[in-house]
Amino acid sequence: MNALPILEPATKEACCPPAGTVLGAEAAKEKAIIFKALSDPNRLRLLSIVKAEASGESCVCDLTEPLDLGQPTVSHHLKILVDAGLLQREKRGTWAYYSLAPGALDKVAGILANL
Amino acid sequence: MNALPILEPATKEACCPPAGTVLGAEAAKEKAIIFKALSDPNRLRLLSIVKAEASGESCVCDLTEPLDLGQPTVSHHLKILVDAGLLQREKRGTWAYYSLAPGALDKVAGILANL
DNA sequence: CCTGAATATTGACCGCCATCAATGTAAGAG
DNA sequence: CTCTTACATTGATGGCGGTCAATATTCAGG
Repeated sequence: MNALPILEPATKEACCPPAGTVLGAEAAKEKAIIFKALSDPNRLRLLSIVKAEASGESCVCDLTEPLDLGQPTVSHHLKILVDAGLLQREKRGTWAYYSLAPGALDKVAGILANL
Repeated sequence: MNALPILEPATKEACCPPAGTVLGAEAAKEKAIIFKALSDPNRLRLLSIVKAEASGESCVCDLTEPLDLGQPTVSHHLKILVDAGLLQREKRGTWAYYSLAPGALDKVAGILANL
């Protein structure tokens, strides 16, 4: 039940990679998981809502209504976003609070730039 | 047979959107199409190969071998990337040359930043 | 026109995914 | 301990998506 960490070297290259290399098969597979997490309209909206929240975090009950989806479906999408490293989950009492994983969106932008 | 243009207003907002809004349903659907195009390992490798090419463009025959995929499958992936606005296609003689669509990757980075 | 080469399209198969109903789990209230 | 609330998990279902074989199209050469 662990959330497969997408093992990430954080900043493997200081800035820009050699720029002459081509994406390998398994590297492509890892990065595709992140984009697959972003490839669903409802998950994009989930990220947008969480980001727009002033407190920086939202509970599941606040996310169910605006998407017009069932609670199990929302939990499913949130799990996918957490597994992809895009969201963080913190449980306080009965509630589960989700927030943007720090630097996650920048990391995705870096993937695009380096491709 | 037209390639559904993903109708794109280019630069609808000069720079940054209001930043207080939340992603709407149909806006999320449009943007999800782009990420869906990026959500396949082989398509990520296609983009990487095209980008790494010194001439800036590649023909299908050069893309089939490194991916270890059949020619129809590669053409199918290329069509998805073109429809998403990520690649450009130019046919010269019997060959079809694919190149990165100008500013496409920057646009995706912008989507992430504005979310 | 005919042939061959490069690419696109079609049809079919199969696995993955989004969704929901039902159930399970965990924590606070009484 | 019991009940309720908030969330996660399971199982089932319908549809989308990646892949290939076969075929169509388009173009250059003879």
